[in-house]
Amino acid sequence: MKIATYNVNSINARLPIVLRWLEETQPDVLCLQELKAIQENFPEEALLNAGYQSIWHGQKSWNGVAILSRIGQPEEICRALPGDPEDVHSRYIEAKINGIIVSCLYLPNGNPVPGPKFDYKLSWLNRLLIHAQTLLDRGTPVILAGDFNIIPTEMDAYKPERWVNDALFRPESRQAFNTLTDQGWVDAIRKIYPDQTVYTFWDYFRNAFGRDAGLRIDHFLLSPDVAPRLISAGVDRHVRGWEKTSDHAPVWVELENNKS
DNA sequence: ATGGCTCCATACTGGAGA
Repeated sequence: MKIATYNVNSINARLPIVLRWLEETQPDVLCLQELKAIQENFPEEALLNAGYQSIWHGQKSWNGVAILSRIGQPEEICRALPGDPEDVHSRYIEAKINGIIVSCLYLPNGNPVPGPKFDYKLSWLNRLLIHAQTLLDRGTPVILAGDFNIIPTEMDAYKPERWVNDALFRPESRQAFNTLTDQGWVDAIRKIYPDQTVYTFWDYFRNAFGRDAGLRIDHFLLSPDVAPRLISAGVDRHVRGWEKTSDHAPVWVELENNKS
C-alpha cells in the first residue's frame, strides 16, 4: 500500500502536474494540502477519471486539504482538528481507508515570530498533540501525513543558521515534533534515511531547487502498529523540476499489506 | 538584510507563502 502527501500550492493551477504524477506512480492514497480553492472548485471529476475518489475541505483563497484514494471511497471521520470551534481554516481532514486512519494536515506557517500567526501555530500544535494522543489511545492504525511546516532538526535545512528565528525551526515548533515522536509516532522518512539529507520543499526564489537549497517540512508520522509495516519511503524530487510545478515535491511511504 | 517567485483576489496592486 503506497500513501503519498503533496502540498500542491493550488489544486487547479497544479491539476496537470497532479494527473501526470498520479499516472506515473499510482499511489493508493494521496493527501493534498494548499488547495487554494473553494469547496465547489475542487476538480472531483478529473480525479475520478484518473481513478481516484476524493474527500476535501476547501476554503476561499488559502489552505484547503483533500484525501484521494483509488482503493475505495475514503470514509470521512472529521474535517477539522478538534479543540477550537472558532478555527475556520481548512487545515485538517481525517478518513478511514482500508483499515487505516489517514490524517491529512496542513499546519500553519506561523511567521512572523513573535505575533498572532505564531501564537496560532502554537495553539494548533497543542491541539494536534492532544488529538494525536487520542488517536494512539484508540489503538487503531493511524498515519499523520502532510505539510507540518516544521524543520525537525538541523539536518533538515540547507543552512540551519538562517532559520533559527523562523517559525518553522523555532524551538517551540521542533519541541512539538519531538513530543509527537515521544508519544510513539515514527518519522518514516528519517527511519528509512537515518543519515541522509532529504528535502521536500525548495522555494521559488534564487534557483533554490537547482542549488538544492531545500527544507524537509512534509512528513509521515506512523503509529507504532503501522511502523513495522514500513517497507520504503521517498521524495519524488523530479516533480519539483517540472514546468509550472509546486514549491513542494510529493512524499510517499510504502507499507506492507496487513496480513491479519 | 533584502529580494527573489508563484498563487489568489476582482486587480493593474497587495497578501500569503516558507
